[in-house]
Parts: sequence; C-alpha cells; structure tokens
Amino acid sequence: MQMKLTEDMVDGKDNCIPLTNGPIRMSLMEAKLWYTFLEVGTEMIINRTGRRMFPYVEFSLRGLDPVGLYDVMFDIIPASNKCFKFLNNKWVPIGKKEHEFKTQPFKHPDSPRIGSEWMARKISFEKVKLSNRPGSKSGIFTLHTQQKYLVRISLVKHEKGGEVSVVEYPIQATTFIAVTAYNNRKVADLKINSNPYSKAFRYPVKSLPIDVSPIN
Amino acid sequence: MQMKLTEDMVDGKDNCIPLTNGPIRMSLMEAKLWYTFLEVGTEMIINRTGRRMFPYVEFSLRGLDPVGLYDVMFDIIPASNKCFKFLNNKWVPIGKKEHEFKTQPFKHPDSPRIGSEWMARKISFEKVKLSNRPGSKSGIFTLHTQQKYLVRISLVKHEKGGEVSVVEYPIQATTFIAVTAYNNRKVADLKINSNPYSKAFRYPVKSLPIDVSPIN
DNA sequence: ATCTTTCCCACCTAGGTGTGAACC
DNA sequence: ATGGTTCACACCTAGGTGGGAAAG
Repeated sequence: MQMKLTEDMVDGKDNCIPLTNGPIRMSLMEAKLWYTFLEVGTEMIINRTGRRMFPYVEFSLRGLDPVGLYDVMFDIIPASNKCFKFLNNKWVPIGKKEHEFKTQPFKHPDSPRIGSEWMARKISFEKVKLSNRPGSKSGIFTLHTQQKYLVRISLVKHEKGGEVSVVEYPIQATTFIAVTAYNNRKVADLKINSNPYSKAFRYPVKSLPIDVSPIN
Repeated sequence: MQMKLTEDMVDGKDNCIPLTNGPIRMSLMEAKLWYTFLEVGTEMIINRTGRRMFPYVEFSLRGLDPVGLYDVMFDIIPASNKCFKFLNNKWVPIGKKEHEFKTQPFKHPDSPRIGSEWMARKISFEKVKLSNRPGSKSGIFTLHTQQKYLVRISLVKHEKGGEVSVVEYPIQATTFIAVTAYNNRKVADLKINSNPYSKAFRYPVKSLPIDVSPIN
C-alpha cells in the first residue's frame, strides 16, 4: 500500500530519509527495504522462542544536544484496532483486535549516552525479537497474530535533577502484521532474497520413493 | 612461574581479584585461567590476519566517579627487554629484544561512558587480535615473536575544559610470549581444554593407505 | 640441517532462515 | 474439513581453533 520511495526524496547529501518530523533518519538502503515490504503487506514471523524482525530498524539521529544524556527506546505498538485475515491474496480486516499483552519498551543497550555519541554512529535494533508466548524477557515483544503493529522510537533525555523528558516517534514505514507462517508468497520470496540468513533455502528435490523390493 | 591463586585471595563477596592497586578487578574464574596459563608460561599465537588472545581480558571496575566521563583503553607493552627461545621445555632469554612496532592503544568500543555505567557491567576485550604483520587496524596489535608482553589498561577521565587525566594499570598476570606456533605441548593442551572454539580438534586417525589395486 | 612462518583444512561454536509434516 | 501453530530439520552466515605439510 502507500508510498514508493525514490532517490529524490533523500534528505541531503548523506542518503538519509527523514522518517518523522523529528531527528530520526533511516539510511536510503534501509528505508528502501522497509518500503518494499510495505508495498507487499509486511508479515513478521513470531514464534515461541522469539524470532528476529526482518527488516530490522536502523537509523541515525540528528539535532540532539551534544552533551545531553539520552536513552534510545524501542517499542512496538498497535497500528490498528482491527484483526486481519488473508483472503484472496489480500489482508482484510475481519473484527476487533485482542487486548494487548503487557510489554515493556526495550532500551538500546548503548543507553545512556551523550548526544554527540548517539549522532556519531548508526543505531541498530537488529536483535529485537518477536514472540507469541507471554514472557518478560527484555528485547522480546509478545504480540498477537493477525494483528497490525508498528515500531515506535522514543528519546529519553536525562535532565538536571534526575528528571527526564520523553519524545516519541512512531515510524509508519515499519507497519507489519504478525503471523506464525507466511501467508503471502511474495513476502516469503522477498525475505529469502533480501535476508542473508535465509538464502540458504533450496526448494527440496522431491524424493521419489525408492523401490527396495529385493531383486530375485 | 610465580603465584598460585587460591579462593581466599578473593576480594569480598563477589568473587573478584584485585589485580592492581587501582580499581581493576578480575572475576575469580577469569583470573584463575590467566594464572593457570602463567604457571605453564603463556604463549599467544600471532599470525598475519590477527589471532584473538586467549584467555582474553575481562574485568570490572570500582571506585570511579559515577558521573565522570571515562574512556577505557587497552594496550600491549613489552614485559622484558630480552628475546626468548624454547629450550629443554623452558623459555630462556637469549638476547636483546627487537625494536617495537608502533601500535596505538585500543579504546573500548563503549567509550566514552559515565563511571556508573562502566561499574555496572563486565568490561571485556575479547575481540582484541594479535598479529605479526605491521598495520594500523584498530584492535589488532603487531608484536614480535619470541618476545614477552603484557596487557596494560588505562582509564582516561574527561575533565572540565576538555582536559583529560590518565591512570595506567599494567596487569602482570597477563604476561605472555608471542609465537607463530605453540612450542609447549602443555600450553596447547590447556588452550584446547579451556577454549570452546578449539574443543573441535580431534587427534587425527592415521588413515592407512588403502590397497586399490584391481582384483583380478 | 634446524627452526620459524605460512597456508589450507577439518572441525567446531553460535545462531538466523523458511519448510513441511504433524498437531490442535 | 479448515486453518492457525508447533517442531525438528537442512541449510545457511560468520567466525574462532589447532594441526600438518610446505615454504622460507
């Protein structure tokens, strides 16, 4: 659904896409991947032990206070109040969503750092996992299948006197539907072709039954 | 050579060994490993692409200024002005050491952080590599074989006005001799038995030549 | 000849993929 | 019968070991 990404939407000379009206920018490559999936209708596998998100969320920050101390938080929030079904090769709403599991935001392991440090490198949440088993392990988010979610990044600034100020940046491009198995063949093929860890798979050679009757 | 490590040398309730007169403490397990190798005469493999140190350096810090900003630096320095040879199952000095390659200290990738953050977790330099090829890749140290070295940790505190203060902690327990192949069978066996990545090796089964002459 | 160094190798650790059969 | 879920699995990526033959 939605927007296609083109080179001329790039923000300035360093190939970054402004993803919010705030300081969060995704690199061109990363953003392209997300928008490619979004066009097909992103599905994310969830399972009992936790499955990594692919694509994962990676971005850079700008405009922070260089000497201010920040936490960077990652969260997954509902993107719709409906639940969905895959019918006729399309995800269609079919009812109200379930009540969400209680999850806690995941604090980027580099937190807390000063603004200049955050801005100096890419910030990656590649190890975040998605699950359908309730639990409280940090970095594993428990979701409902057939429901729609998106990623929200928050910046927590440590102010003087122990106070904090928080700004939240939901990232629309990361919208996905949680599933235990892919419904859309196009999504599966896209993942196989873009995720280095799944290039592995070869369609199995149908092993014909071998006649083992004794020769006599 | 030197000291054996016993449980009652442990510093306090959390099983740490004070390795210097400063804030650096190695966990009991980690320190035991180092002292075990030290008794045999530690050898570290160096090669052209860089070989990891094993054991590696891992410790915790105490007594820092919780809100002060620090870098933690890792360096390898000469431990002797001699070079050595393995004779009669012992390392013996046989001459003057070569002039050292110019290497730059390796800044722990988490640097800079505030004291409370450094003190909250173990600090590990497991990815440091040793090489015999001169080069300037960060985290790869170029050494001379048959010479003796040790690890020095430095704490760099960022003071107000951009100044820094540095304190250095050479760690005697990490003393080793650089080699391109193990000389002491005991060292090799110790590494095989304590490094998970080398458990792999099985002494090869001598493959007897098979007679493939045609039966006629 | 002797000793050190190089290179390739089998063999691991560690963990990320989608699949199909079985399960519910 | 239908459709979502679970599980073991083959197949990868990525990279750390010491050994032995060969080279220097």
